[in-house]
Amino acid sequence: MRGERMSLYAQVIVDVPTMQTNKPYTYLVPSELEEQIQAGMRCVVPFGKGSRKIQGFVLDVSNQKPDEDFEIKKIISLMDFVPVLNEEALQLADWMANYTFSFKISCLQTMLPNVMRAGYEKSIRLLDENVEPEIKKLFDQNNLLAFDDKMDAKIRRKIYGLRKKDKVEIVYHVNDRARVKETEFIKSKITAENISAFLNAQRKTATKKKRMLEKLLDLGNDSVERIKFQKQNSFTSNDVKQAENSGWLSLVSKETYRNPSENATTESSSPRKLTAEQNVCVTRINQAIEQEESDVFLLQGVTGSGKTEVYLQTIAHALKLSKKALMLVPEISLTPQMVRRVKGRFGPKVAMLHSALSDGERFDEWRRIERGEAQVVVGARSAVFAPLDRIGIIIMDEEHETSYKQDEMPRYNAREVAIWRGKHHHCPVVLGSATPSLESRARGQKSVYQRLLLTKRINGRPMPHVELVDMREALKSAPSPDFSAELLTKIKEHLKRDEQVVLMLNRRGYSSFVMCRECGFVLKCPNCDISLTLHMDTHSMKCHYCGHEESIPRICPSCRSNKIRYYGTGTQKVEEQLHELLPNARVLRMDVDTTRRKGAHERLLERFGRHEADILLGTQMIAKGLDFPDVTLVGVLNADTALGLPDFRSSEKTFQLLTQVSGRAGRADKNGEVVIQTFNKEHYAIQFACTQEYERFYAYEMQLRHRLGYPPYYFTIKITASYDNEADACRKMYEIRRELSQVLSKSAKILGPTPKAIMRVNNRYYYQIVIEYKKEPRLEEYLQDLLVRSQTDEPKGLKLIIDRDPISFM
DNA sequence: AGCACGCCGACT
DNA sequence: GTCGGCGTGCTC
Repeated sequence: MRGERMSLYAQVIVDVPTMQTNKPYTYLVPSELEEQIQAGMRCVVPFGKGSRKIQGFVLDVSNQKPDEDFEIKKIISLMDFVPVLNEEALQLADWMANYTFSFKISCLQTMLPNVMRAGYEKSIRLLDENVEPEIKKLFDQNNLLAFDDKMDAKIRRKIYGLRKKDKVEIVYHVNDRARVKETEFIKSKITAENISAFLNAQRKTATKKKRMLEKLLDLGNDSVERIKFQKQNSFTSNDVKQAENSGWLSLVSKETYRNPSENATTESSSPRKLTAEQNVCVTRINQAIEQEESDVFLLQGVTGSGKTEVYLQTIAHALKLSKKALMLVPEISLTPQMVRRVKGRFGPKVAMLHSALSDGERFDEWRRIERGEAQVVVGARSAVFAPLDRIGIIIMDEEHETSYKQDEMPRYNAREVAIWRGKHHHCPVVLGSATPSLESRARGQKSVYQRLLLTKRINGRPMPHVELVDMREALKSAPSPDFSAELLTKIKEHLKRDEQVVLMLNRRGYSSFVMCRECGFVLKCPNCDISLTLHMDTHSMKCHYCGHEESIPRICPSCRSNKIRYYGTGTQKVEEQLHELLPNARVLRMDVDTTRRKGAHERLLERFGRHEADILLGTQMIAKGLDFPDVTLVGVLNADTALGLPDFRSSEKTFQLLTQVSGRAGRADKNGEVVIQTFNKEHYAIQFACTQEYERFYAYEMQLRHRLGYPPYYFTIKITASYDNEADACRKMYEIRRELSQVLSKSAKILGPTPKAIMRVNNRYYYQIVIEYKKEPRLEEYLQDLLVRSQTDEPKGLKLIIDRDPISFM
């Protein structure tokens, strides 16, 4: 057949900010792009009546003309030369969108580094210059004006008026912020032959130029970074520019990676000798790597039992089989210590993805991985999407950590994504923890996961001795409201021996709230249903939900009395008490307030590690992953704060936290001691944490969960609706409840609608429903539909959240 | 977001 | 009868 040219059609997921579907749109591939276009590329397409330019992802390319009859528009351009997402990523996005009830477009975006996500820019072009001079002067010489949300409302209204009269048009731009870093290099043109000619042409006093010629001669054939060359020889950039003009050198730009760990010291570390228990684990996992089995292992090992060494040696095994490895750790444990240990073992093969990286650095690490230049990827939650091929093993440390679940769309849990990828790559997934989540432990029970145990600490040290202090008793004779006599004595003892102490407090701020003793008035946030927290460092009252800040009242705003008092406890207040009780002790305070700035967290820990302080006082963040040999005493000031919360996981969280923080005591050659102060001495979570009996806690908690119909016995989905007024939020949820009762079988439970524990946050009102079920074939379809439908109410102020396997019911 | 379609009230 | 209000729905 002659001249029978087949047209190419692309299935594209479009990124329209206000309207999202999981349905791909069909676009015609213009002939000049037919050669280049591939699934996984980003493109710019016209959309809607105004054919404004938006970003899209190409899912598929084929000759198949769609059956239905609609206008088919042409792809405008491709944003990539090679696909940014491979076949695996596209499949994963499919699964994720369905599983997490989110839009495919947000799943695709989530897999890419920030800089590759589309930014839309609007600008206005003046078409008719015959307008008010006041308006005309806003436009630049190209008759363009940037159009963003910062624009003055009055001007905005005028612009809209002009647009109606066709005097201006709105131009859309799809931006790709991904930039490859270019570095300038110097290539010398000076040789032993030509240098004398140049030298002779200079005046006698031109010492700098002569020096330049000599340095350039020294370079020979090597090229050198311009910045380095200038710095080392104290030339200015102008000197180099002049030399270039004289034809002494040429400047070449080369693509380089931003190197975030350039100045990090890494000493190489070699594999450590394994204990018998570790050896069993490593052997089993290595076998699975070799046989390409997608088993999930639950590596349950007490603190200090050497889980990390098991990870490192199994990774090494995967590398030996020329496979790659993915290792996930909670953000908080991505400390320099940890980075050093992994980099020390695998050197330049490692790519790190953590939140301290700038967008550019993250993009560069991503490209290194994508090009196959890194074989080991270590990172927090989103690193689970690292574009690795040939994965031989996936490791998730501290698998019970709730930070693996993203708390915005798409609400994925990195653990589930890791297991999905394990299946896709036919490789084992290792979930490690001292205190596994009940879900994972239960799957281990049913042999869905293979359990691996590390019951002994590596150097044979006993577990730290844990003492419970009943604060109801202790307060009668306590030296201060937050310190029992027992704890204070212990602190003094350990400090006397020049050892370090870690104190954990379950709350931040100075004192949790301010109350009037005369009338009982409590100062509350004007935007949220929560009392304000006192912060002594800034001398203000802050809301921990919306950030509202106001000054500390001297007289009660309600009854005008001056009997206003502080109640509760916070890290700042405890710090002051410590200074009074132990004036000579050096205290480091670590909480959200002192670690807000980038790297502050690491710097504080390093200072403590160098023994620049005796006591580290902090909130929960100090429970994770820090490992200091001189810490021999851990004190928990208030073990119970989480227990009072109306949440089915509060016992589990409390147990995990106490076990973890206890593990911080006495890791090296010194015995550790732990003192836990509590008002609920008899509570099982506290009792079992005290004796470090995970298995007994697990058994007890499972009974409770079974009786109450909670996970892991039931699946749960939480639906939350919020509006700027309570009535609408409430009404929407009753409507959803009505629909749900049509869809669900008798065996499913619908809890609610109820207002959230903190119903109003930032002047939005939240209502929620929790569904508990075993098998509901129609539920998924209903929720997908609800997700799409609810968009129509978004302009009216609705925000709807569907959260599968919610972390909490609060 | 932006445009068309459509159903109700006020109007030349 | 007709013009135009905006509520509703759709965008390959």
